Amino acid sequence: MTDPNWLDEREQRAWRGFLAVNAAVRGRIARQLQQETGLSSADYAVLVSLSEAPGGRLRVFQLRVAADWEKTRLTHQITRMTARGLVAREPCADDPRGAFVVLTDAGWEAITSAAPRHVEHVRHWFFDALGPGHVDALIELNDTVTRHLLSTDGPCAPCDVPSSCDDVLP
Amino acid sequence: MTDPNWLDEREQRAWRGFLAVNAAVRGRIARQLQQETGLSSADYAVLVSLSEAPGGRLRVFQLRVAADWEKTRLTHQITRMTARGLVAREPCADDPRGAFVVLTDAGWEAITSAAPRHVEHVRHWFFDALGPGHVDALIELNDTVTRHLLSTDGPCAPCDVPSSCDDVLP
DNA sequence: TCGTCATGGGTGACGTGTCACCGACACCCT
DNA sequence: AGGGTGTCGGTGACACGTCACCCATGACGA
Repeated sequence: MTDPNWLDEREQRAWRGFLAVNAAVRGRIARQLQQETGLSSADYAVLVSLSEAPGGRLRVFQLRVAADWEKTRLTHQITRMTARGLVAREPCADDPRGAFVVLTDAGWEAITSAAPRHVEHVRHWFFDALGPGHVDALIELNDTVTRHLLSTDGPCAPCDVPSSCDDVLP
Repeated sequence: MTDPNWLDEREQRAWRGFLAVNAAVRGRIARQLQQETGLSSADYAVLVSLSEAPGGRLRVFQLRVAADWEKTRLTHQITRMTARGLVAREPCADDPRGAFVVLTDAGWEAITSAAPRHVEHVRHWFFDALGPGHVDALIELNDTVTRHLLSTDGPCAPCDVPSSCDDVLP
């Protein structure tokens, strides 16, 4: 890159806003969630993924793909959540080296009682500001970038599995 | 909230994508930046804010507002960056309890050599996917949400100063 | 049979972020 | 004087995330 072509005025605004707005919204919601329920955003993401899976159980690598997380991050997260009784590990019969993560009763209780509050916050901090056009535009933008990432992804994806990477939270 | 009004199909897609896309883009850029320059995204944000200030120096609280960070986070970040020689603390003559943060020579060197690579990454992972319409839509979306946050902000802003909160990175 | 490589999962150390709390100063009020 | 209250900044403990590395299982070819 000789003479790097810097972002122009509009690109700057778009990029900095992209970061700042996302951080601000996530931050506010995370703080309220933490205060009201004692759950971090990471906790919540794991609980949601599990609660949407049949039986509230998922192989570790499935959870990893669902959340698009790195391997170790998930391991540590599960360890901590296990210590708090929200989930439990179970051995896998089919694959001796595999493991399941299962929602405990406390885990179900936590997610079902947290979800309504969480939706409220998401509406309050985010959707209340948006018209239908905004939502459509956002979906279009997301899909565009996602396609680009999937097609570009060289050696850089966080979840090492280069397959169907979906998303995180409701 | 009796019978919480859950997000509908489109809202779900918009919200989950909002989180997932942002995390994915930030993650890829952060990893490359870290590998190539040894700087974290947080380091980079601080260096950028300082480099844009006259003399490369800013009061701590100004930096806090500029980055929209919590107080303690910034303190710790500055402590670490000071230990690595990227910035330095200086006492403030006007206000005995205040302090300046100043870019060192190593700090200037770090930011000027990192910035071109960073712009490349931002283009590669983000703007290369976008048309002009996307950029406009994103700016519109950002401004809308930002206005909403500023008007709504009850007791929840991260930087305790409820004034002009700007942004982070180029 | 042995090496090697890929996959599923984990550990420990260390850098990063947050929470609760503290110290210093200033201003105001009584 | 004495006591709030607000601002500017910091500390220490602890939770979270990442990096480098390890262990076990199984498939495959020499």
